[in-house]
Amino acid sequence: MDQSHPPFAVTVDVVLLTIRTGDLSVLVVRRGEPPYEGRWALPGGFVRPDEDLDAAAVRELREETGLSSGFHLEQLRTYGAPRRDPRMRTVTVAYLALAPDLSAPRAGTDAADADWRPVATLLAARTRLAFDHDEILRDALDRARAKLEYTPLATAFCADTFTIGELRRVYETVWGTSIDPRNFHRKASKTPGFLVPTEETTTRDGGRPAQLFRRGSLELLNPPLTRG
Amino acid sequence: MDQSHPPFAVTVDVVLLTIRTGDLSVLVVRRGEPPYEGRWALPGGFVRPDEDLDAAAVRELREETGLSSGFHLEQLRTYGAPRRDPRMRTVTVAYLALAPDLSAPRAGTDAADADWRPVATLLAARTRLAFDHDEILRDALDRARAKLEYTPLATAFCADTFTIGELRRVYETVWGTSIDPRNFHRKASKTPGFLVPTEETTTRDGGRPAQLFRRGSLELLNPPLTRG
DNA sequence: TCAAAAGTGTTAATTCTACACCCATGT
DNA sequence: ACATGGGTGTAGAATTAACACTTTTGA
Repeated sequence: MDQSHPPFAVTVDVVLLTIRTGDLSVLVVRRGEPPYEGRWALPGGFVRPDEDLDAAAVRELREETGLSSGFHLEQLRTYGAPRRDPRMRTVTVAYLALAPDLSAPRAGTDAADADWRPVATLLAARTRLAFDHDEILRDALDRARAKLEYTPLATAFCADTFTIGELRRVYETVWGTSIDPRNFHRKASKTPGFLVPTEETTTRDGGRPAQLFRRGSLELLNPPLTRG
Repeated sequence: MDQSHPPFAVTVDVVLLTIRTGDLSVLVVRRGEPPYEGRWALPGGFVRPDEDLDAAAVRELREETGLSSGFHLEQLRTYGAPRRDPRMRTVTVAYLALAPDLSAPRAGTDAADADWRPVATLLAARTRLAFDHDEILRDALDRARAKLEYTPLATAFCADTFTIGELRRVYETVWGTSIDPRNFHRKASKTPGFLVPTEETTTRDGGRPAQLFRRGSLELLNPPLTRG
């Protein structure tokens, strides 16, 4: 079984999704050096010699956004085609991250050349992302859509407290569908452990004041909130 | 973003699950050298310099079982804790494979020290697998269980043709539950695209002859066949 | 003839879907 | 007053879950 240990470079890349101005958007950075200089890419970088993979992903995220908490992060999958990086044999562990709209509180954004782009626009564009990042982005989108269905992950796109209407618009944005607000309200509010009610209400969405909720501690939605 | 490219070793490990004598079982190999010499481990090995990750997993599977087709294979996740391998910094890409009972047709099994062990026994045992393979096995079991629910993956445990009763016993074995045979029969046979009927029947399970089916080409089961 | 597993029928409970309708606010 | 989104009620359709019953084989 043993034979040799050819050296690989190992990187992490992060697909950070958020909802901005009604679009599901992803954070991309412009590459400042070859290969693919000047092209948009997913934020990422080399894993350090003593660093865990998850820790590397968290670090990259913090370096690009200033965020160190308040987001969801999970491993997506690993990409290692022999020539995916022209410089050397590189394997990248891709992560999927979901966060609320960070428009306002971006602090430590050292990368001036970082930007949010609507996912749909990027995937439809003829200009491709660097490396195999288009493929990674497509896989991330698939994963995010699938997980909304059977986990409470949609709340990761919402602020600390949110209304049921805001939560519904997350589903509508990510799936590109429309959902009956009344039935959705019933399902969401009656699923035990999904939403934790607060005492407060808000009128920020217009109309009648809506109750504010916090994320529950649920792991799985069974049955799913809405059938795809 | 760039800094240095510390060298990593990259391996693949395969969790090959099958159903043998009524137990969900996994293929393990006995390590012939340090570290963890003499301990059971998941089959796996180093990715070759010009080899794709998926190809490496297929190769390992073939080396251990002689199988080169007729199984399901998907990437599970990647494990890269800094000291998971005492020899060097090693990242392993774990794969989940599902196959029918291979008791009979094992051909090129070069590894004399390979064996099938019931998953439940392994996870309950105080003797641990090598490296972090216990964790990988647990994750694989979780994934397999979850995917049975919303994909037609259960058929991967069945032979080329199979009865609905055999398929039901797959679910019962993997989940450790019992399912009403009559309701299951209805759901399975009425889900379009799930099962392809053949002209043949069999009495190999005893009782009245049962119709034989082949896997359909369906990707997703919606709604799920059985709620967990 | 009996046991065993396949397969069909039926019914009550639950859940889904599509609405009608009222509520409480900002403008 | 009215537009806007929040929230509740309800009825028909569809699905689920539980179980009676018939069918076809091997022993």
